[in-house]
Amino acid sequence: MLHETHQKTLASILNPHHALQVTAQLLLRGLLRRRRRLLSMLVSFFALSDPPDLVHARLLFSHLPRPNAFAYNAMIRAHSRAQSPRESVLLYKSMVSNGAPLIANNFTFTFIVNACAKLPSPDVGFGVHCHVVKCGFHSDTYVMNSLMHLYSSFGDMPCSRKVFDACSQRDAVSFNTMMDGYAKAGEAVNGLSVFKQMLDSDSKPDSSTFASVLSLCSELGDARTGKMVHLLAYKTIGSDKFSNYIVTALVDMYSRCGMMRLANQAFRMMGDSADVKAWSSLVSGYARCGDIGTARKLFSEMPQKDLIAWTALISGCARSGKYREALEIFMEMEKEGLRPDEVTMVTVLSACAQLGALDLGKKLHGYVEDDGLLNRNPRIITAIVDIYAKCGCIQEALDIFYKVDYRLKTVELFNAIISGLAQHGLGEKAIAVFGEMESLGFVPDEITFVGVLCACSHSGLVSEGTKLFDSMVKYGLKPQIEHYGCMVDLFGQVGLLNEARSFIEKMPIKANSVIWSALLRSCRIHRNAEIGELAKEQLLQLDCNYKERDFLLSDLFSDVKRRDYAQKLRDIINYRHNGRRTGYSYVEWDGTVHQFSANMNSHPQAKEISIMLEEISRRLSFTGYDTVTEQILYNVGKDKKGSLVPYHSEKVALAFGLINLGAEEPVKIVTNLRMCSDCHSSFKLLSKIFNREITVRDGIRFHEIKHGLCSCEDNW
DNA sequence: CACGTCTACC
Repeated sequence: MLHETHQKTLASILNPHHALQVTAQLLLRGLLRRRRRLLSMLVSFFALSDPPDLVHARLLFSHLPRPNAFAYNAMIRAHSRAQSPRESVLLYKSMVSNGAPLIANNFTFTFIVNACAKLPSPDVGFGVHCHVVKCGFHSDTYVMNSLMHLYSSFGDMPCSRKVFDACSQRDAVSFNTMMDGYAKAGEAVNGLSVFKQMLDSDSKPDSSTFASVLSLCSELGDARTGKMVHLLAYKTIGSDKFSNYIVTALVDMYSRCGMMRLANQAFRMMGDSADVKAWSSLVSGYARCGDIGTARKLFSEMPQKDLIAWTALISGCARSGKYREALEIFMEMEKEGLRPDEVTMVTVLSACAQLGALDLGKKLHGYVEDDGLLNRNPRIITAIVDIYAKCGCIQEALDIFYKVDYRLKTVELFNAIISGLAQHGLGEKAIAVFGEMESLGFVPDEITFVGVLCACSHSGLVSEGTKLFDSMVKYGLKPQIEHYGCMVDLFGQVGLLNEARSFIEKMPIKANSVIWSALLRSCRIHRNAEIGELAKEQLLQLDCNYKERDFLLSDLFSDVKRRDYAQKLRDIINYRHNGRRTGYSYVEWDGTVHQFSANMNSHPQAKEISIMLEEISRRLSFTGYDTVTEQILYNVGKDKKGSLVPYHSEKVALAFGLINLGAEEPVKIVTNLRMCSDCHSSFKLLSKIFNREITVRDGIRFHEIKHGLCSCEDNW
């Protein structure tokens, strides 16, 4: 047995094997009571090992008759590290109740505050903060830094800031903690201002600082600042001394800014020491740029893949509009036996919503219910409501929406349901939900108004729409071009073309192509050549950039969700040169989303589809329907085999649905463009001919077609 | 007498 005098050296040379041996000796010889100091050190040793050895730490701790602060501190920290913060709190409580006067010291507070940050509610943390002040540790920088972290971890940045501002001594960690808190709260701009403040202070930025600032730049997509920070880091610490931590932040920043060459360069600095996180950043970056091939290749080269790596790949695909790839990869992931977490589920659900993949969405809904997330996670709730709404199940979406506890409701959730109602042409209901939102004290944002104004326009609710538009100012919102677009459409839909025109003239911002083409379309519907000519004139005179010109050509206009705009812009980049945007349609069948375009030769069932399309044409012509018009309207060339490709993607999708779906099943189609009036009228006839319900979600809204009639009442 | 704060990827 070692002597007391050797104990300090013991701590530094101790390895797990020794520690266990000493413990065994102490137990066997019944020497526990006489070796208080040795016991404390062993408690500390077990508590600090990685992972904490709680069994031995507890065993020895229980043999200490009056544990001192040191032993308590070790136990509190150990439980906090082992993700059992409640145990830490119990220990802290027994500590302060045993000690008279209190034996808690500044170390105790850093550990217990840290544990409080891991609790589900901030209440205990508030109490401990009071103790800190009472015990006079409010000028200990470490304790203050933990308190900042505590408030940040509950998303309470104002409180965190108060602690920061009240600090008498700040060090680099104080600044780093604030920046990190702002980053997590999505307040990157505030984070950057803390960085500026730091540069003016006595605290020198360290590795951690640069990593945090880089992730702020990454969040802002600010490659310019990012590059400057990179340079500053190089000057301050030297790139040969970059930690993996900082290099991964560089990879992430460049990846997110789409600068894959630089991201790759940074990544290679790590050599073999690149970990899952760095790999994931790079993979996600390539996928986000739409380079799925490289992303998948890198992914396959990853030494090990965790759930986050899979999610990075999936979400990268989804962000670049490759929804089908995203779902395919998700299914591969499940085959590997990995279970999605909340982030994966939100990502996959939104891809499902885009594609109308209801079956997969329902399966995920099942997971969500199993995990009890519908009573917990607002983002998941929103994603679930959104997918049902976007897949045509608006009643299901409403049922779920109304079951959500009001404390879990968010503006985003209201936006999802209001937009869904708008897409279904349920204008009055959308306005009613908007009213409920107001009376519950939620403040609508710009997206809410796009939704509710679209709802008015789809239902022809002119006076309600006008009132709502005028009320935007009341909420401190300045109408944006999308909102003006909704209004022009609202007037135009019901034939108030003069109102639409004078509305445009009175707009405080310059009308863009979206506005004029909305007017032009209304003029076409209501056969007003005079105003139509004017709109066309304006369109041609517009000094528009490519994006706007493409908007015009693709006959797109304001949709209900801003995030869909990103998708639209991407589509526009894929714009074909023949004057029409690539149209594609989706149908879910047998657990897979099938994609169709005008050229359906690539599909394995191309032959059957082709036969069915002919059958469709034949049956249509029996009714006297003029199928030739469509072919003329649709300016298509010849494909490689020299045969004409005369069908819009939604019709190809319909043929596929008729072949494969059971006779009673409705055919549900999602298509990216606005349905042309020809497809629309032929689908109405076909619903009668085949006695089939057909649902089409186009770029604008839902068309629920049955018995020869459509829910949009031919207004869209 | 010892023990400490911030720590990426979706």
